[in-house]
Amino acid sequence: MIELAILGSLKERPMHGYQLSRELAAQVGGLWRVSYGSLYPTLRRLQASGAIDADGAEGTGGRRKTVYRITPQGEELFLELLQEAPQEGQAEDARFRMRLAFFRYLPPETRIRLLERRRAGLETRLDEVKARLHDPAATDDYQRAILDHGRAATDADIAWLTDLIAQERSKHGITAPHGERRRAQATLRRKEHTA
Amino acid sequence: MIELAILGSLKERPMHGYQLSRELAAQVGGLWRVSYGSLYPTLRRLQASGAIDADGAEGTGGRRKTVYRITPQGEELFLELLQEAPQEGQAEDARFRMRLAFFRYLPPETRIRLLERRRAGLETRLDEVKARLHDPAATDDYQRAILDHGRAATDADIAWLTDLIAQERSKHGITAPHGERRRAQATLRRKEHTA
DNA sequence: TTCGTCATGTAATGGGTTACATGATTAC
DNA sequence: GTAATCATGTAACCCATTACATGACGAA
Repeated sequence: MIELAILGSLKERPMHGYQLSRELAAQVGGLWRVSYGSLYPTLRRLQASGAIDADGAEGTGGRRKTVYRITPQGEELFLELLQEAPQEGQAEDARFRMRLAFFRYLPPETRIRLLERRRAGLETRLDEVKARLHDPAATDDYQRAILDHGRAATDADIAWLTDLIAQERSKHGITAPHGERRRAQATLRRKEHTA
Repeated sequence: MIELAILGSLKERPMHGYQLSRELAAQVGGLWRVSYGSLYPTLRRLQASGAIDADGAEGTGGRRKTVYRITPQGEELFLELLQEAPQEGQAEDARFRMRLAFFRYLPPETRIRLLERRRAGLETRLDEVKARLHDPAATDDYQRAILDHGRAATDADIAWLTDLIAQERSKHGITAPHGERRRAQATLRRKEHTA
């Protein structure tokens, strides 16, 4: 997570650590501020691995501003991190958000591929939740409420992704595969309705 | 998290570790399976602190089934964990879900208090997201999409909580404070509309 | 007799946070 | 000259996971 965030930010322009922490707090849809205890060691690690370059006052004093810039290796790493296989669990939710925040650096086909992969993952989750809901096992009212809300939230996420995919396709003139068309149109109709 | 899950499950009936991991995978709205590397050390720790009692074969062999039961101190700890102050970030989402899964063990007034506290937290988050959205800073389309979806999702969460609170009040004949009434009624009307 | 699953555990790792420490610079 | 904030860093902890190891028991 933090590596992707750092590389993505340094891609826009070279920065020093403190600046990065400010940027990241504001960026990415907010709601994620890096702690220094995590940021500075990661910068060191990335520098050691050659993904970023440091140029700045080497002293030990106070305001010294070590400015980092991304290297060609760093650019490669960045693209790998953006496309790496999703893991399961709620950690993936945050990871996907982070990836989406840097989508502008990906070609349209890759964007669509990632969006579809994410949607497929959510559909699997949705099926699991539905199965549990229909299962007459003795979960109490509150647990049922959790499941029900999870279903609604996942449904909404899927619809959102479907919209994003449709937008991406229409923007770049990429034809949807055959089975896709109905879904996208259904979503469009729903949007007109609520508008 | 894991302590709350263990204590809450042992409150229903004494169990051994393996059984617990099975229960927890099925329970709690699913989507959370404890790993053994986390479960067994935690059981040891809870036992050492007196929150749970172990009775079972003390041997070292294979199928030995150490059965744990919750103690009075454990019951106290459980209630503390259920009501402990929420922290910020996405970790709190999972924590709240876990708490909600054990709501049946709380008196109605406490349930309402926790639901309202959660809703207040989400409303703060919502305000932050809205502020970022209205801010004309140069976030790109994808970052804007993240924010917008975050707003919708948080809105839905808040409405859900408002419903839960209203249900709780009507179930137990607890009158809503004055400013509350409009909100609950608005939610009800919305429900009738979509139904 | 061998395979699956029940049952318990440890070591290493992951990916962060909190709290603290230090010192330079700017604004008042 | 003193308070706030800029800027970098470290040590200790937190809360979990992955991968591995061990061994008993039941069913084919």
